[in-house]
Amino acid sequence: MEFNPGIEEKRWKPEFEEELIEKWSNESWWKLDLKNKKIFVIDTPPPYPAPFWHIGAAISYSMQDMIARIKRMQGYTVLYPIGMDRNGIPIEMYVEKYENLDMWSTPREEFERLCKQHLDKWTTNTINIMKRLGLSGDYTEHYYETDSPSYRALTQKTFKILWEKGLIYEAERPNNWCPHCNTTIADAEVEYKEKQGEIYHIKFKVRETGKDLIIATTRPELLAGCKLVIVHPEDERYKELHGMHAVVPIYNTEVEIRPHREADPEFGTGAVMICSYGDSSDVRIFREQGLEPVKVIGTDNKLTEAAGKYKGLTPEEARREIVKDLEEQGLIVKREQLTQKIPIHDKCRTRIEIIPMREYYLKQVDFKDQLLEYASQILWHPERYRQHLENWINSVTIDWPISRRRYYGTEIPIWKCKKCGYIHIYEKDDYVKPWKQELKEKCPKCGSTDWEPEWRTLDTWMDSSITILYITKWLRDKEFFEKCFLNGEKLRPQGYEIIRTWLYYSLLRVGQLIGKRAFDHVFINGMGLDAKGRKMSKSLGNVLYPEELIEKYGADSLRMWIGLECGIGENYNISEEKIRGAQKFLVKLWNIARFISAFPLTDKVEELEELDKWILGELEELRKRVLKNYEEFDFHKAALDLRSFTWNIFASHYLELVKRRARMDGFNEKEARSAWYTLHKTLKTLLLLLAPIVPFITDKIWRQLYSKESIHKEPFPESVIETVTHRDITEKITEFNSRVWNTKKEKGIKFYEPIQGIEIPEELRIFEKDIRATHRLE
RNA sequence: GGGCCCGUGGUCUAGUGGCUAUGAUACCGCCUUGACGAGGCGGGGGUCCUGGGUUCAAAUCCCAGCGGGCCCACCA
Repeated sequence: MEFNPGIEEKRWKPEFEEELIEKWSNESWWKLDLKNKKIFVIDTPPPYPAPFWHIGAAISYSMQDMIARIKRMQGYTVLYPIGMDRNGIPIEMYVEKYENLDMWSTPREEFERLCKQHLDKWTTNTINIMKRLGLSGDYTEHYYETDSPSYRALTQKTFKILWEKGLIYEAERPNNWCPHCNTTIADAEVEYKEKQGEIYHIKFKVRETGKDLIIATTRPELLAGCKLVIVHPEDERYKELHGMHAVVPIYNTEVEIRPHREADPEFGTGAVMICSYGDSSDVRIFREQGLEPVKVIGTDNKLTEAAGKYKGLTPEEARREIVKDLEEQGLIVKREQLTQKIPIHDKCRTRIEIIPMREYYLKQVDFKDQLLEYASQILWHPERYRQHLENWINSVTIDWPISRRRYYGTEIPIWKCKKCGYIHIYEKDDYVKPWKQELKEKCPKCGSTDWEPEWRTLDTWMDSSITILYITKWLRDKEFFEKCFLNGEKLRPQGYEIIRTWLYYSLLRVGQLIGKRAFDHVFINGMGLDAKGRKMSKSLGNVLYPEELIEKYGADSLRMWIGLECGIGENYNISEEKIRGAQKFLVKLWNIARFISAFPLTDKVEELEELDKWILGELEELRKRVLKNYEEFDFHKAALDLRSFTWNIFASHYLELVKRRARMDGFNEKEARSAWYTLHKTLKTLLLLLAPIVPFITDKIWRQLYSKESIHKEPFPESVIETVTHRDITEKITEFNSRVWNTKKEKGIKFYEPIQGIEIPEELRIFEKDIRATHRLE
């Protein structure tokens, strides 16, 4: 029989992928089909558009796509919207830098226009990479942007609903203040950074005894805000001072000395000054002890009147000055270096200050028990990340400040009566910018028409925490919402670094708004590191770009590598060498298909040869294992298993043993037909099993050999053989083949030449004819 | 300070009590070029982080430590 393959191209080419993307865009298998009752919803993280899309993100999104494809094969229709998160500080910072301007001195409308313009540019770039990766999401009908009027309208609507439920309130409280961004931020946006600092031991006088009391502090510029000194209750050195008073140097105010557990006798001098506000423990002690705070640092990042002669200096300048003055008066007894952890803003890395501010708050402390219950009901992939969420929920102690003093975000939809303070909330359903719109009606309380429009925006997590409600059209399409949210199976895929923000806030907000758990599944992906396990950064020069890797190796090589290398929930090291290695599997798969394509497509066979029963049995076991792993979204295990079967068992052993029979080289047609059937059955099944991971090559082969239509319309394969036999024999077969090849090699006999004197082991006798023909045993 | 995860040849990885520790990748040698820009055969390369314990038997279970990563927390 001549070798006359149905697949002519000798090699898989990444260019085929681009043809398929074109084809897919004109097909509908990836679209949501509301006639299907089984709906699976993927609440894809909308990426923040940026000049370069991080390779780690590209990898995470590929994993999400694998889930979408698995679910479609299992008979679901999938709501898989592609969205873009476009609100917030990063774009504002970029525009300030790129356009070389200051946000505060730019007209707001002009500034918004610039933000949009830059966002649009990057949005296109990110979407192109997503398409090139083969993400089977919806880029048209269900595409969304969080800064669109319809999205922002929904965010505003939720503000109104929660306000009316009494869950949002306005209050003046100590808040995290970012002096660089000029705004309040939430605890979830605070990170800590190690910094070398200095601690000063300062002499206070005890009023009652006239003796010195030495206090250690890293922030002497806050002396003006000092309202209390605490010592540990059991600290013998200070026991007689309880209830006495300390005189604060420079300001000469007197503050009480109280025993308190939080003073650590081992640290510094054991006596601590409590100021408004050095850190969050100060805040807590002020509240607990009922102290009246003094605003020492203002929102302009300068010391206030309360600081006396240091007014107008920044905290750093003031610290230098105060230290100088104290030294001149001989009040500093010691200075030491120490490493401290200082709180910084996660977006701009600036040190935050704690300043009392009037802001809007969303209640969250009361919801902790409910959220813990949600956390326990969710199916986690992998399970261990449940703990991360629980830890965060348990650490929440104060409500969420949601107002931000920024421009590019969703406006808080209110006007305040200048006369009586009455708050008017925008009552319509569309998107409103109060700072651009005059309110004409009379205040229902005092009759005034003099309104102060709210200029502030909402924390961007207020927008992004309701993506699941937006994509399921809550309040916009009742039937759609019922089908997708209420009856659908909902998945949240995301990275572990945003569990305390995106996941936490989503569960909180959806719970408050509709009293339901936002998700059924949470899938956590790890982070992409470089080949040596280091974070990628421009300064290290180890950044990889997804578009370059795709260009070189194709999306399927990258995706196969993801399958082979990335354990569920684990961080992974990205190495180009390994991606090249993954490409070899695609070459192998292509060649297997090309080889099989030379034999007639045979759908039925009356009787299977024993060897064929063996490989189909192995295939059936593989199919079951892959199904189980796919159900847990573990394509890593599935990919390893599939490669190992395809390459090491099917290609290396079965294909070799069946070649002559398939070519009718010493076999009759009935025997050959059994081989043809088995070859095609196995290839088809392997293509189907691999399709979620490598959607391009599998579809290309499928369309060439088996159908005019896409492989991605096919359901997950049914069992391939009724009864599995010969399972225990695989190892014996591979060992025997290796032994023969080895012996021939030692004796200098070519593989296709005959050899004498090799006995077929008893348990392999059932395959005798195939074995003899393959190895030409005589 | 608390919690979680991880530690297997250069690199990545399988293996959760039982043959001489799996496979990939990279490297070296030989052979082959009739599905294979590849394939076959072979090779070097491992204190399975360390130490102790349980057991007839430990990479695997237990304890302690070391190293790496992450999260939380008030060290002024």
